[in-house]
Amino acid sequence: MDEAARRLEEHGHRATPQRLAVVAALQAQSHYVTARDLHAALLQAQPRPPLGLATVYRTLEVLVDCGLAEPFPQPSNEMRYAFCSARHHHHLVCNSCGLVAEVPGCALRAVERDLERRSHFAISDHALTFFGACQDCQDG
Amino acid sequence: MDEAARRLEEHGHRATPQRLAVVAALQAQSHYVTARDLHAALLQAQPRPPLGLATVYRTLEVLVDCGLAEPFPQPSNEMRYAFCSARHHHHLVCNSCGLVAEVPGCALRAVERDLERRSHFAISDHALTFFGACQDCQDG
DNA sequence: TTCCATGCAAACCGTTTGCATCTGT
DNA sequence: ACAGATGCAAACGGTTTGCATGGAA
Repeated sequence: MDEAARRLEEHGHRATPQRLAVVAALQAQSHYVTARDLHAALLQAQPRPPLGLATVYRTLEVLVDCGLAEPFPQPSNEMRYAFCSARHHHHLVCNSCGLVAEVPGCALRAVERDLERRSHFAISDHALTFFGACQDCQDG
Repeated sequence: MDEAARRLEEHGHRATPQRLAVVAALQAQSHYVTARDLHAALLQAQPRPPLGLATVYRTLEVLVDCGLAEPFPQPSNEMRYAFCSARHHHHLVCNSCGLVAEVPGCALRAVERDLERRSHFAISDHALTFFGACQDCQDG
């Protein structure tokens, strides 16, 4: 958690209690969440002083800037966020319950290299997400 | 284009002139576009009778259902759409100008198989998009 | 003649912003 | 002290919806 404070300050942001609370709440989630979800969780854990929804939005923006959160634009026009470790990785998202798991590493560098030759794009990044049913949702 | 009509009716939707116009306009785009972009292009091509923006939104929903369009949720909370061929493919998106190119085929089946064993997910789908600079934008 | 589609405008809702106040450095 | 952060509420903007009209099967 000091790690988070360090990362914030490295990026020129203050490590306020509110921001650290948002980081902690985000990291505690096993599923990706909306700003509203996070706000509700924060209020339930600590009703006073009341943390504003706008602060959650502003903090999430800061966290994305620091690489502490990854935004997942949803087809339903809302944004969901997951806590994000530093290294490159992909995500496994359960279609049923929204559980998110990290997939460490990446096997796509060779694919990118080949694609660059064929398409004449200079590829700088990629987004890869796998969708399916997590173990619990398969049982149900 | 009859192909589009066939696909619409297969999915229980009527192939109205408005819908076919939206399909044609979408297919004519080299970049992914918003509903508003498409609406503007349609009005410019044929100002009367004026096609409503709501119709564009409703049609895009239908096209996604038919697999004729692929939605790209944007970080900025707007949705962009690209015409979509039938077979499985991925996309190359230019970060600079929004040009979209299809990448036919898929090299991820083996990756998925391996991931299923390790994660206990039942993977049903994946979304993979490469970002970079297209040839024109590299020159500029 | 019935049901689906369209057009228009109003409603919706997630997100952003203005502004006064507070706080960390 | 001062730049940055917060809280509240109002504004914003992309998308959806209600409803009357129009058109295809």
